Formats: sequence, C-alpha cells, structure tokens
Amino acid sequence: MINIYNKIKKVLYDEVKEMLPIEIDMEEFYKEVIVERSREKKYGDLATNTAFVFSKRINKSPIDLAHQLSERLYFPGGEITEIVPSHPGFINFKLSNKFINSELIKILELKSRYGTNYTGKGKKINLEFVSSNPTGPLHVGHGRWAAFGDCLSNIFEANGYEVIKEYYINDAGTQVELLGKSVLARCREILNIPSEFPEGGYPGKYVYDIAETLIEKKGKDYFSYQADKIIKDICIQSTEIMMGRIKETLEMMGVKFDIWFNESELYKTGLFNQVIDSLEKKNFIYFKDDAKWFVSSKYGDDKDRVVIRKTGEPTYFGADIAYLKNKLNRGYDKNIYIWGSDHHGDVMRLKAVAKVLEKEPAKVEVIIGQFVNLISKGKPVRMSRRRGKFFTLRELLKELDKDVIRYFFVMKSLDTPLDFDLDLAKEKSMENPVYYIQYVHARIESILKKAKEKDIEIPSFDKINLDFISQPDEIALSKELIFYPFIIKKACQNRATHIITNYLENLAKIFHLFYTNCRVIVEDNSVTNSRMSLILATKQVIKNALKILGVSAPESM
RNA sequence: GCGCCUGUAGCUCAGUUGGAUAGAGCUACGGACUUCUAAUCCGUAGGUCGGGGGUUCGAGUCCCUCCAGGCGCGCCA
Repeated sequence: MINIYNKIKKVLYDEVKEMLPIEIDMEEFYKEVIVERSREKKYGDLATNTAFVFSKRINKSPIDLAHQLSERLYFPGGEITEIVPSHPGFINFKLSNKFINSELIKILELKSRYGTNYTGKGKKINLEFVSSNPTGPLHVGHGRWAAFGDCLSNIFEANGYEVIKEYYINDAGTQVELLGKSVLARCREILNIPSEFPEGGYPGKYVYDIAETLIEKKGKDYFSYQADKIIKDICIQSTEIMMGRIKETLEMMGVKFDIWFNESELYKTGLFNQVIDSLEKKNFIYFKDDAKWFVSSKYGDDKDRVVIRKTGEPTYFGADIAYLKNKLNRGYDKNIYIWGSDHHGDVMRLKAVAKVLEKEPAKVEVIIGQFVNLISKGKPVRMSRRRGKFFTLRELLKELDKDVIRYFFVMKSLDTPLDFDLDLAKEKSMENPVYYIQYVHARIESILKKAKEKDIEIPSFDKINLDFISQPDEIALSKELIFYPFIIKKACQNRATHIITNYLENLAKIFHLFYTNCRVIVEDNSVTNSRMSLILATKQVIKNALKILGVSAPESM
C-alpha cells in the first residue's frame, strides 16, 4: 500500500517535469509534493497538492493547472481508475477495485506480518522508560510510560527496527539509603526493638511490607545488630525486594524489559570515574566552589551543572553522563528516553553530553510525556510518594482489566495530560472504546463459527474471491483495511501510539456498519465467499493492530 | 522573570511538514432486533478552533503579542 504513494509521486514528477517550462529539482519535488488520503471521499481516495506547489511559479491558477495535469496522468499498472481535479486545486485519485483486491489478498497472505515494513532494517534502538526509583511502588502515572513505551517498542519493531527495552535502576543514591533506614526502623517497630524513624523517611504502608519480607528472610535476631553494621545490606535487600515488586507489576501490565541496568554498575566498573576524568582533561568539566561542573551552558543549557558534589558524591546528572556513555559504547543507532514532563528541563544537558561524547546528538532522543491526573469523585487526587499517599498501578490492575488500562494509556497523545477518572473507569468500563474494537474481533469469530456449523468453506488466501465486493459498505471497509500499513509507518514517524487507536476506532465503526448492512452468510455462494474473505482480512488487521497495543483479541465477548 | 507543554462542541479528545464545507466518542433527544452477538447501527442537536494582530492564493496548523492552566528552572532524584 505504501508503494502506491511513491508510485503516484513518480508519475506526477515525470509529468510535471515534461509539462512545465521550468527547472524542477527532484529532491525538492519529493519534499514539497504531498500525496495523502483525500479529505473529501467523494472525489477520490488519495489527493495531491501538486498544483498548489507549482501554480505560482508558472503564474497559473491552481485549479487550471490541476485540470491540465489530471488529463495527462496515466497509470499503466491500472491502480488508479479516476483522476479528478477539484476546487481549489487538488488532484484526486480513485483506487481501482483490482488494486484494492490485490491489497486485500496481501493481508491474508502476509497474516501477522501485514502492515510491517523494513524502514528500520539493520538499525538498533535502545528505548528506556519507566525507570522509576526502587524506593516505592509504581503509581498510576508510571503505567502511562509502561504502556506507551511498550507500545512504541512494538511500533518500532513493526517498522523493522530492533529494539532493546531498558529500565534504569537508581540503586546508588541517598534515596536508597533513606529507604533502607526506613525499612530498618519498621523492622524494629514490628519486632518491638526501640528505634527512631528517620527524618524524611518513606512513610508508605509498603515499607512495612518490605520489612515483613525482610524479617522472614533474615530472622529476628539480625535486627538487633548495630544499625551501621547492617544498614548497607538492608539497603541492598530492600531495593531488591522493591524491584521484585515493580517487575511483577510491570509483568501484570504485559511489559517485559530486556535490560535492567543498575546505576551502581557505573561505579563498580570504574566507568563513572573514567568518563569524568576524560571530560575533565578535555575541559568539558571544571572545578569550582569545591565541586565539579559540566559546561552544559556552552551547548544550549541555561547554566553549567554540577556532576560531583562538594561531598565527593556524584549527582544524578553526573551518573547520567556515565550511563549515556555506557549506552553509546553499546553501539545503538538511537537511544530514546521517555521522560515525564517534570524532567523536560534536563533534556538540554543530556543533549549537551551527547554532543560532547559522540558529536552526534541525533543519537539521543527524548520523548516528553505529560502527567496522569488521577480523578476520584470528581476531584483530582494528589499523588505524592514522599507523603505516602498515592494510588498504585498494582491497585489499579486489581480493579481493571489490563487491556482497558493499556488502551487507556496509549489512546491519547503524550503531549496531553491524561485525566484518569477512577470511578468512570470502574463503573462504566463498558463504554471504553477498547470493547468496541474487541467486539469486532468477537463478531467475526462468531460468524466463522457459524460458517463452520453450516459447513461453509472458509477460504484460504489462494481460494479467495473478492470480485463480488460492490456494496458501499464493503468497499469502505476494504479501503480502510489497506491503509493499515500507512498507519504503522506514520505512528513510527510521529512516535505516536494514538494514531493506531484512532485508526482502530474508525475501522471498528466501519466494520460495525458493514456488519449491520451486509450479511456474510447468504444464499449466493460467491457473495458469501467474498465477504468471508473480507472479514478474514478485517480480523487479521484488528489482531495485528491490537497486538501492537498489547491488547488481546478475544474470540467471544 | 526564563523555558517546555496545553487551550478545538456541554465533557474527553483527533486534526503528517499550511489546503477542500473543522471531525470522532461520550452525554441529550428520536428511531432500528423473526436473521452471523443490540457491548451494535441510523438520525437530530451541539463551534467567534482562548483573545488580538501579522505572513499569503489559503491559517486550527507558521510568526508576534496578550490571557488562562500544567510542569520545570537544586551540589533532589
């Protein structure tokens, strides 16, 4: 399907070049001329702005040029049946039935591979997301990054890229130490050993859970030792227990990471010191006020940033430099970070690092997402880990179907804050569009089941017959189906998952209309065969798209 | 004060590098099951695209400015 866009452009280019008495640069032509789906379906399926692009240069009105050009265009392959100019200067193309049929056959032939392309062949992407600190459970907001990141990864893969999903664990900072102290205090509290809860410690209930797990593991006596003798071990153990919980929750969401990267590795391997030293030698890092600073202001950041504190401890940003170096060493073609909007200010400094380390800042890409607002009883719920009050992702998973949660998180642009209304999601979950789409799959399965009962042959792709597709609803459905590969490509280019959900909702609507107006199993065998082929194709596309979203395609509902 | 994001129907949102009469869903109201699942379909209603300027054949989209909201501007992570 994607080829037809290029084919049309090629025909347009050849014709424009021959027809117009001006110099035409090929590269510019391909950049400026657009072929897209027609907004006005009555004129055609695809449309181009070619006449607008050139009308000025030859001093002619767009509509006149569109008329002239339309008459000269010719497609020897027979893909296009009608070429009509329309006001104020578009040229519209109508796809031939022959072409549509050949595309539908591809769906049944390629099956799960339909819609994929080779754009990213041989290219490797590192996609880092969630990376929530191991100091507390994932909250609902993290669910957005999890669902989006996983879905984006699937989109990249459908476009031929190899993707490594990575989770960065901050297991080395003061936060982890504070968690350890909090856990120790809770352990002692449970065991009735006198202790004080650390100032600014984590007050959440989950700290008790970790404490209980730890007591079970270590035995009661362990906690009578002096704090400084066991605290380091407790920090490590607590982090491990917490990460175990986080992994479990992500798996409940259907999200699996390829690499779990520990920040502590950066120090253990000596990479951190190595990178800082090397940058210092090249004068990208300097010493001032007893601290070490990175010259990010020279690369677009508002100011220089501290990488090693007065105390000698690395800052989060300092670790990030070494971490990026580590990723770059691993040789990915692209390193993508998905961050919450609270980190947008850190983008410039990371790019500065990329420039300094690799001179190829394009290898680093940061996708910024807006937050999730949790709404309960019509009021926003303030989520704060420090105050220990938040709604966890796990709690949400207990109350709602995984499919609904994932769909909900990927259905909107990341640029938009997401209001997650708990009451609405719980009580009125049937209104969720995910069911509307899944229902298409279930309805098709139901027809197939019926066909089996009646001994009607379910056509394999070499036996399908689409010649009897002629009803408007059948044609509309067919056309929507064959645009699927274009959607996958577009979703990848824009890093936008909602393009797929929008497409699915529209496809589902068209299918349900088809279903209402056209019975599949009818007296006429030829019509039955055609429509069976059409619903098989629909089933395949729905299944493929839902797979990318990480949502199941149920046999019945 | 500076930076990023957002402002489109009553509500939630689409709207690819500027293009055709600005679209869906939900809600409201009115219709459609003797047939493959009514978790469906059809119809009606709903808009100064936050305000104001500018750029041009043409602006929801680009530029300027103002207003409103979210987030950031740490030797926190």
